[in-house]
Parts: sequence; structure tokens; C-alpha cells
Amino acid sequence: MKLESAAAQLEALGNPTRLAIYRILIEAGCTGSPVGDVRERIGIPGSTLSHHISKLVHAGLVVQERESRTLCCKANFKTMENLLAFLLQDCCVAGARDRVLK
Amino acid sequence: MKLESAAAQLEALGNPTRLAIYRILIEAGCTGSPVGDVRERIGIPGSTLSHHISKLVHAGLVVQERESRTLCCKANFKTMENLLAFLLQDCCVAGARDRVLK
DNA sequence: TCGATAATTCGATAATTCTAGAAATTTAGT
DNA sequence: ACTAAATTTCTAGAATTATCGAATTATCGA
Repeated sequence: MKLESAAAQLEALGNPTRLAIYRILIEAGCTGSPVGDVRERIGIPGSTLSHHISKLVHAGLVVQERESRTLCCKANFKTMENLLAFLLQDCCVAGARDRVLK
Repeated sequence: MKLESAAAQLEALGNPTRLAIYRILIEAGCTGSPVGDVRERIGIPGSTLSHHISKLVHAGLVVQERESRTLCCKANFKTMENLLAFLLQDCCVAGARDRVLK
């Protein structure tokens, strides 16, 4: 993975609101969660939420699929896998890596 | 780990310049690297570099120790371990489980 | 088609971040 | 004490980000 895209993904996750959104989507699993449900749980205006979600989408961490009137957001697990692989390989010494992976 | 501190650490790493700095310090290992050496490799003004390093220090990802006239920067591996554990537990395991159960 | 629902885009403002030159600080050597 | 070296802190302008109300788009059901 290129340093720039890793940084973009880290930046996308590096905001408390977006990280909370992302964790909700992780929790929702493959089924995903409509924007409205996320909105209820996070409790912020729709326009603000939309702005944050678009950042996650742009970074490749989240995908959106329309289901009639609702837009379903899903975490892109592959992106997180790649990001973790980057951090483990390039940003973690061997000893620490072993400890984290147990 | 609290969501806020995880976000702060991700944000600190979510900038191409800072991620490059951090990787240099990871490469430097336990010995660390003086600010001046990092500066030569990154090639940015000292004041800008200092600003970025202070962000990494504030996030707990880097520690600085003075060695006579030079300040030696070292990556705080424990912080990265905790951050990776957070990502693996809260942002990866759930998704992996979901995929396996399909 | 009309009205309701779901969500985005637009527009404006406040706040933060990035960048870098200049000045200040800390330490070592003479 | 003076000077040089290594870095930070100060300061400020430019760029970006965060926030949110209002307007807009898309979809469904009656």
C-alpha cells in the first residue's frame, strides 16, 4: 500500500465522530446499516453525518448501496485488512507485531 | 482504549509527512533518531518538522529525550501496540466473524 | 401526480491545520 | 562570557475541515 493512501485512511478514521460511525458499521457487519439508523445512534444533523460518511467512502473504508429509499452503509473489511497489514508490516517492529497478534 | 485517544492517534498518523516521520523512527528502532537526521531525510523546514513531531509526541506515539544538544526521537512501540489491538478487536474481529458466519 | 420519507448537496461560517520565516531557548565548546 | 549548533516557540497567512440550516434529489405509496 502506498503511504499516501494509508495516510488518507488513517485520517478518515482519525476523527471521533467518524471513528464512532465506522465502529457502528463494523458492528452492523455485512448487512450494513442505513444512514438514518447511524444518524439516530450518533445524534448529529444529517448534513454533518453525510459529510463524514462521504469521507469514509472516499477513503475506501465504507461503501454505500441504495435500497429503495434508504442508503445502506457497509464497512469495507478488505480496506481495513490492508491498512492493518500496512501498519503491522511497516509501522511495527517484529517483537511488537508478535505480541499484538498473540 | 478510549475512542477519543484512538482517534487522536489515528489523526496523528493520518498525514503523509507525519506518517513518513513515524516510519523513519520505526526504522530507527529503540536507538531512535535525532530531529536533525529526520529533517535531512524528510527535507522540510525545522519549524514545520517540529510542529509535526509535537503532534506525534502529544498523541503518545513518539517520545523525545535530550542528548546534549540533540533531541532524540523514538517511536513509542507500546502505543502502536495498543492502537493495533484496538483496531483488531473493535474494527476487524467483528467483521471477520461476520464473514465466516456469512 | 402528489405527498412523504431518506439522504445528499449547497452555501456560509467558525475553527483548525499546515507551512515556514523570525526570534528565542538550550547546551557545548573556547 | 561569547559563539555556534540544534530545536523549539512565536507569529501569521493560506488552506482545509467541521458544522448545520436550507434547498435539492431520489424513491415509494396512495
